[in-house]
Amino acid sequence: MERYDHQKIEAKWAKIWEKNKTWKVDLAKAKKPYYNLMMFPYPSAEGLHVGNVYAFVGSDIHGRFARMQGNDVFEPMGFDSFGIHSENFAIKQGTHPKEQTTKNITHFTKQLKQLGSLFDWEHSVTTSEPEYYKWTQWLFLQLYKAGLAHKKEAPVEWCPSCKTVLANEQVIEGKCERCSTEVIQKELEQWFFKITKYADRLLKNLEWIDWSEKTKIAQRNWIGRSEGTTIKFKVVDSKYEVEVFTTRVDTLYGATFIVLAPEHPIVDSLKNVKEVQEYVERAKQKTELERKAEGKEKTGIFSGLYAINPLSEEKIPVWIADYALIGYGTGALFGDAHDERDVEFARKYSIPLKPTIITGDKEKDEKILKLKECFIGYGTLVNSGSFTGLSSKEAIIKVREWLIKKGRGGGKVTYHLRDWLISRQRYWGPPIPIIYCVKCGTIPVPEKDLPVLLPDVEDFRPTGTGKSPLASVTSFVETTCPECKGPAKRETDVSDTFLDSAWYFFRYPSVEFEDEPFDKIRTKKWLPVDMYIGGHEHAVLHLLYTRFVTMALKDMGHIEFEEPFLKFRAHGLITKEGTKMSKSKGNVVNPDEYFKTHGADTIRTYLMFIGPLAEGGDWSDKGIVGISRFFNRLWNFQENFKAPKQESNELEVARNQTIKKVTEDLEGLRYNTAIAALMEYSNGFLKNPPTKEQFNTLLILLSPFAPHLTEELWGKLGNKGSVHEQPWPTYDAKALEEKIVRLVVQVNGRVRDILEVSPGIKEKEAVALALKQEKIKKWFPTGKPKNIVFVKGKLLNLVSY
RNA sequence: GCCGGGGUGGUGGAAUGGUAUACACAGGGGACUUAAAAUCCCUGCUCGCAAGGGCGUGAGAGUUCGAGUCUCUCCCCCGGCACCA
Repeated sequence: MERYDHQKIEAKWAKIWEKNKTWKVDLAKAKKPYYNLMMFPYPSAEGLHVGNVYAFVGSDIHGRFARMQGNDVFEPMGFDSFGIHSENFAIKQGTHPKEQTTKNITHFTKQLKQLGSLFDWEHSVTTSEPEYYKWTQWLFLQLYKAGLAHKKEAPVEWCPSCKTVLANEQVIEGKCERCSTEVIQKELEQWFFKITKYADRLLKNLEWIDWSEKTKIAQRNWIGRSEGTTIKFKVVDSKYEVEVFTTRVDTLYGATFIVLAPEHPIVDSLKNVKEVQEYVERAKQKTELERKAEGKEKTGIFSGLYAINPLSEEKIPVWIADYALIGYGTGALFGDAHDERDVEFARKYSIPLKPTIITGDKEKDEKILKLKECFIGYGTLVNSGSFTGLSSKEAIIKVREWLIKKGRGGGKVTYHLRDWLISRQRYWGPPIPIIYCVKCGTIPVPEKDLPVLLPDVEDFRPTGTGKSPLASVTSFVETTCPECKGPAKRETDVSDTFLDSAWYFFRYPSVEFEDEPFDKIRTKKWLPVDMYIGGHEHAVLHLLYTRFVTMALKDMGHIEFEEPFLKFRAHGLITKEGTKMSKSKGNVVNPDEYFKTHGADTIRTYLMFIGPLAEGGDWSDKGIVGISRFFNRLWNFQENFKAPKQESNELEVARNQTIKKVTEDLEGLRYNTAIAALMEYSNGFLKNPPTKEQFNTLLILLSPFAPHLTEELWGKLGNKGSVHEQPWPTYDAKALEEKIVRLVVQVNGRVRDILEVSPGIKEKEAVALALKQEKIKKWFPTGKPKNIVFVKGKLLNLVSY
């Protein structure tokens, strides 16, 4: 008897599949295109992480399932090789990123091929290759031409360690997404994409795209739409007006002060006031975390200005404080007694407060009016002139109407979402294709001149001067103006990695087209993506950017759809002993070892068995042996296989039930229970030897999980062709019905007996039969239950009260 | 603070309002074996020789013939966002 030698079998099939290009899809001729996408990895030097394996296998199983259901599945893989992550590693190692990346990709590719996935290696992309980033630059130019890319000076987040600016989405709790260093605010001129222009559409489409609910919620919160009112306050003895934003205009009558963000334009006119200047400088230099740490202790300074409350006509002071944020609303707010932050600020600087909202609860209202309690809910207006007596909700409408009529304000919608800052003062990225000419100004690089090649330089380290290392490469910087042919300089920043990954799936099906980023016909056939599986950590990064880019491409007429992924499912996290794997904790599971000791099929199946794909789970070295045993058992079954003289009906029912269960579970990505069902079915082989057909069903259903093993066993059982070319089995609804069922008999809701009966047994018969049983009879001295609940073929509950 | 997701054996986890703990892992017991490995069988706790009871899904209440599942109150854990006016 031969033993199950996973190394031999997996190597054998990997070779055959690669040679025959088994997973190649004819992208031009495919009849039922199905684009199965997974988030491509950045090729780290450590190689494939078990988290990558989890995601890719989860996605591959879906692809294989779709393939067996008759789809032409396109499942590409590539490398997100540009960016700070790759570059930082190269800096640490002292190698050039280009060299390091090439090395890493070679290693990754080798590992990925071991997984036994459907990857079409002829349609791969590497974002750091000029053939790819040429089109990333092209994309920048399209956005520029559409007026969606612009350079502006703005307060931005700066990572002192990565020495570059960051997008808002890349600042996590005041720290750099990549290196966890506290970011600081700087005022710099940078390139932005106007993603905010799409805020409403990004929000609206969430209603219909089929995505994991939690990812949609995260995007909704991030976009953070809020409707409110703007109010223009006249500044006393000045030509200025201050426009403030509020969602609670019902409290306007009680506005007793105004707060401006330190970056507010009016503050600039006060620069001659020494104290103001000092405060503003100090505020700007604080890191975000410092601002937050001080959050409990608000700071501010009186500007010396007064404004007129248009409703109460009172003269109120204008303050400057960093709890007002320049990027939100109008960068200015009014303070009143119904906002905890305002109350705190007013108390600290002894600014008077006037409560204007009460609840109707006498005791509570007394506290509110005496400023012993800060009420922030909706209520009824008091001390509000002609608006007194209105409810908050009515007042919000009425006061706004009044302001509009008087020309003192209007409705406004504001968002938490900010424009996408895409400049990076780094080396390892696509140079932003812009030229600055003294005479002609800002000129985009003509498309025919793309790519703007990233020059090879020796010192690629970030400078920290606010300029990219490219700025010191004279041969790169000095150029001629495409318009006037006079001397000009290139933009020296590179673009954000997230721009590379915002469109990679457009390129996959069109890699052979050298003159365009994505072929029209190809794209129409394959996009949008049918299923996208990836990490939820990209909810407000990649997954938001890519939706914006797709919408913009549609508006520019390049494509006909505006949502890139019809279906997106977030997978969970694989932990070790309950904690996130990380190098510093030394608890990283290296898949290489397990490829050797257990094989790809076992790793694949084990990872999927740990828990539902959406939830992830905990890796355990002990747990994996369960799958090894399962596969050994199957192998030995085959070795000893002998068709029985008579087919077992019990096993045939189980076969149909298993097909149903596994099919439904695969549709819902509940791989863990699908595997359990397959184990259960195969355990039945011990009791009832399977026919070849029954064994084959198991192999077909298991093949997405264990492609090598099932292929081998398929052949060994004497079947022709490949298990992977078999159609997905269907079940016979009639065959699901068992001839004898176990009827649970309860007394007062507690199980007292189980009867084996025919599934069609009638209530009357069942009751009679049950009452004959000693176990049941003794509960009914009178012989008659007071109430009977009967669930056909399943349960009988006899009630004695 | 706000928004999500959870809390079930020693562990990972199963359960359209209908046998709680499927499927595995570990531990314990048994079978096979000269022995070990491998394999197969039993194994929630508790009372009982057994038959048969009782207790068990974070806590408490409720609805129901019947609740892990539905409703309310509370506690705890994980993830995200957060001075957003």
